[in-house]
Amino acid sequence: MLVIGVFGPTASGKSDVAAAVRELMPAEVVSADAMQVYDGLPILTNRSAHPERLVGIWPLTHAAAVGEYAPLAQAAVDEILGAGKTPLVVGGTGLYFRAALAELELPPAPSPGARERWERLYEEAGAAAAHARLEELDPPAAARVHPNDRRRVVRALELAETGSSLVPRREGLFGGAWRHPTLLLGLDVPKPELDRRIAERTRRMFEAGVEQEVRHTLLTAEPSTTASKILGLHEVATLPREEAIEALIVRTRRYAAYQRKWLRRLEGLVIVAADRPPEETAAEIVALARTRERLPSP
RNA sequence: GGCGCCUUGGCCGAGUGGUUAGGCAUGGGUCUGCAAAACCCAGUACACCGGUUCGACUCCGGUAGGCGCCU
Repeated sequence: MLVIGVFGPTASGKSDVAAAVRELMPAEVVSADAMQVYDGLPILTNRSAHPERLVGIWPLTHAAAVGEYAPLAQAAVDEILGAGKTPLVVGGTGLYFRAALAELELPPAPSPGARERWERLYEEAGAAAAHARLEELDPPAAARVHPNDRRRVVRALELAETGSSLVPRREGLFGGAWRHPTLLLGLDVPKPELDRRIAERTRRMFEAGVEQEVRHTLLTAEPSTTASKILGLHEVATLPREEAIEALIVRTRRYAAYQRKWLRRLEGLVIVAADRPPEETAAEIVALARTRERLPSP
């Protein structure tokens, strides 16, 4: 049984295509999106109207991380396969997407207090000193992390301290073995069209009432550091409407550009045109899947 | 019509007679528990025309556009 992965930038129409695929074959959708895991902001995070797994599973107060997402996503995929259906892993977060489909062998979470401790060192002693400390503890990790990259220096220190390392035992962030036979697809929409869709979708968000949604949500929950990264959360809450729209459009475009990098980097990805009705794209995907299933597995 | 002020790279925004401010956006790159994140690299602008000067984006004069006040 095949797993289908559909990757694409925001507004490339992933959700609609996935929904259309479900009309054509027994399948279930597993979301690979680092922000849709949060509950409480369906409009802002662009939640699909169709059922998808791993959407809205955590409160905004929760600090999400791939390490926590990965086993859940993999379990969902296995369960769908077990039920004799096709798992459709759909998403725009490259790292989550990979984690759902492949065994990344993610290193352990930081031990309690470790992050704060190293953060403090970085803060007080400075980037160079923190990096020098890493150089002592884990030279290979130090070699691959820039001193200014605070996140990774801290993370590398956490790991080095416990005898682990930031350097993966096996490379394979962008490609490598899948957990199951997988058909990997990338939805491609020409940039001008994508920009148009982003602008349109952003306007629609405001018509749908994002402002109220955000205001209400912030009243009831203090977003975790991860959740507070949700695009537009800050802008919608603090800027006047027109400025917020403008800012959100710009940020979303930038995000889409970043996703396009993943689209280019993911190995084994088959590019499928998505600047057409979702049903057509879905039909092509299903056809590809049927062809692939007839081929002997490698 | 008169007087005064302003004009910096896609946008915002410092500044100096001779050293690339910076931020955002843009383009390229990195990436293994914060990834809608974080980090790295790139682009030499001073409205236009003349003058002063060894040298002007910076000083002087004029032109154009903008803002304000006055008749």
